[in-house]
Amino acid sequence: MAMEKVSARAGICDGLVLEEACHNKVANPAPAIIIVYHQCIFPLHRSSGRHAYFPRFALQVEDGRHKLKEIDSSKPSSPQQHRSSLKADLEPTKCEIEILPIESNQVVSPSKETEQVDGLQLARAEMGEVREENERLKMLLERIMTDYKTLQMQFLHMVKQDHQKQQPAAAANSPAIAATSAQGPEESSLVSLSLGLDSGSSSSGKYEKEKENHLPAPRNEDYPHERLALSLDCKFDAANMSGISGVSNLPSSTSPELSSENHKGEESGEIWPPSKAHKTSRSGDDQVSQRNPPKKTRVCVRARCDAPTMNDGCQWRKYGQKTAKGNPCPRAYYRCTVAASCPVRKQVQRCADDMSILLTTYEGTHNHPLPVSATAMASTTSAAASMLLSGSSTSGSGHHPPEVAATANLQGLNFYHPDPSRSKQFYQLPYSLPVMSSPSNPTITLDLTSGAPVMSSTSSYAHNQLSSGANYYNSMARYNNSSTPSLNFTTSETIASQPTAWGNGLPSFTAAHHELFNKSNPQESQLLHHQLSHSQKTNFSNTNNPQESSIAAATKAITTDPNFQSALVAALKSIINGGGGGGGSGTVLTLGNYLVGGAGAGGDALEQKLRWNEGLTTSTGSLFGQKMAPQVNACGSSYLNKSSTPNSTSSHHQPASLMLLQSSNPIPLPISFHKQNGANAATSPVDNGDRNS
DNA sequence: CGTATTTGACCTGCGC
DNA sequence: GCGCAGGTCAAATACG
Repeated sequence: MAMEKVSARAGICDGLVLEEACHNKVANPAPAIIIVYHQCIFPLHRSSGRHAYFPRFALQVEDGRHKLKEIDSSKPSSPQQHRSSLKADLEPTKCEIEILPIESNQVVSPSKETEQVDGLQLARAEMGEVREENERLKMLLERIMTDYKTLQMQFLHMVKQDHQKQQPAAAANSPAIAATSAQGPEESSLVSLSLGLDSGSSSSGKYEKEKENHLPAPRNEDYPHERLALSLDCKFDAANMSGISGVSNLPSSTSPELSSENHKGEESGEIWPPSKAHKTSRSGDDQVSQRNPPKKTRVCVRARCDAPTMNDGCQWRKYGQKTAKGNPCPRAYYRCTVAASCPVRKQVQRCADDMSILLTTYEGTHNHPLPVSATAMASTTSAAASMLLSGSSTSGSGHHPPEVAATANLQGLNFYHPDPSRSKQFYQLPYSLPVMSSPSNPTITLDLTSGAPVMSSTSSYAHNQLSSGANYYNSMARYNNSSTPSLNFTTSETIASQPTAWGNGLPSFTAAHHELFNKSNPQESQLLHHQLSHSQKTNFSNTNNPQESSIAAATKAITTDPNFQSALVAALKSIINGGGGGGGSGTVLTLGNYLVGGAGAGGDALEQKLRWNEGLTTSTGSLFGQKMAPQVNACGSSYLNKSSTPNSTSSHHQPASLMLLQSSNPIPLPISFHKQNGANAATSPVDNGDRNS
């Protein structure tokens, strides 16, 4: 006699299980006896941990008919014993199905036994009801999704109309873009630049999340105006937005450790594990993972700052200070206090080589809405960390020619990695970096000091390669000032009271734009590529720059660089938020001919502004927020003044560079992005003047 | 008095 | 196993 066992781990041994098993056998003409056992812990066996089985009933199936046979379950026995007894009671069968024990905690109480015997018929009806309910829910879900997408479209349309109203004159000043955009709705692009924390990793899901963030939402008490997502996305046809993939290749706009932390920590409510947690977790085999948590990616920001800390807009509480080896300056430990459960911490330490340089290492990802003023650094570090991860996963780039290596510089944020194991990655600089980092934690350094006077050097990358004796800082400065396009962060306090411009960066941005488009829609990408190529030619010819070929090569390198978006995201967001060191901003963002902002999808959305009228939140009650903010501003100005001039003077010879001028005006000003006609349309007196000359 | 910072002690990981 | 260094805690202290 063949014995067929059916694992019915599905649980309760009710009519559903029986029916399913029965139907399975009905399909099979062979008769069967279905024996159902309920598992429970028999007292005699409890000490040994063995289970006893109480057979509940048997179901005989033959010729499509089945009948239940109750079994005396008063005497526990093994399944084999009951099977043998059943064989004696039942008609000989050709096949048996044994539904094996269910979970002990699912043992049906004796009061339900009778009900279960009769439940076979009830279960059929219930199953039918469940199926109907399931269908209803599916229909409801589809309806909700449809409505949701409709609302998304309506919202985009409203945004578009609003921007068109705000920028009619500006749109008229952009005939080139008008012609470009008028070619069809497909070419009309929307770069949704949303700031903050939340950014999904999946494409469509991410987009939906962002749209949710755009929609009115209950305001955060602490930051009532801020409900921002940290992402850079590019949309095309609003009607098809549901199918648009998120552009950013960031694994998440949050720090990469979010990938691990969020899944392993934040999802489960786990935050930065305190030592107490370690204490309590030392016993127990299931805590091994906690004792060996995944290495957290860190982002170290180098910036010139005289204040004890950089004003990155967030609220921090100092919880420790330690003098680290090799650096006489103590290292201060801060944790984010915006939210009690926020796992983000940072370390602040002066650079041993240059006391004016502040090394701020961020670790973790905020799990709360960020102040607008804090999104700059958060997004920057997130992008850098994402770059670190993406670079980690981008292998095979070990033998970059110089122009490709320069592409890293194109990304402008001077990402580099101190880990020797990553020495072949494109963002790696051939210098040992005196960054403070634990060797166990991958750390990417974001150098914001490259605008120093040494920037006046015009040495090329190759020259940099030969400058082995240069210190790290100067090397970075020259590196950033190579003849290749660069994305420079510069800020000038001299233009603090005016909306400053971000200009002359068409090729860089178009490359970025191209990259974005490539990620979204190949067809549109082709069209845009053609347009951008034309625009680039126009700009190059206007500027008569002899480095056109190299720039074009660099641009090409950018478009093939999957990590460029990360840098671009960081750059844009840092600019938008007025800079962590500046405290406030009135920034006009101009990216060549193209708008960056909440543009609509229509072809007439030529020049639009995305405004955040909220005042920048001032850090309060924090170490640097309350006490050090003035110093930070002073610090920022000193640093930024140093950096702005050389950058501005050098960049105007580099039509491919993406010039960033940032106001450090502490007075909150609306942040506007607007499209301007041509790379020379920058409104910055400094920038404009240089290029006009 | 509440909150933030300081600072010594403690814990943990890592290298030898 | 031991020592070192990094990191964190928490009581003490400072500050508004």
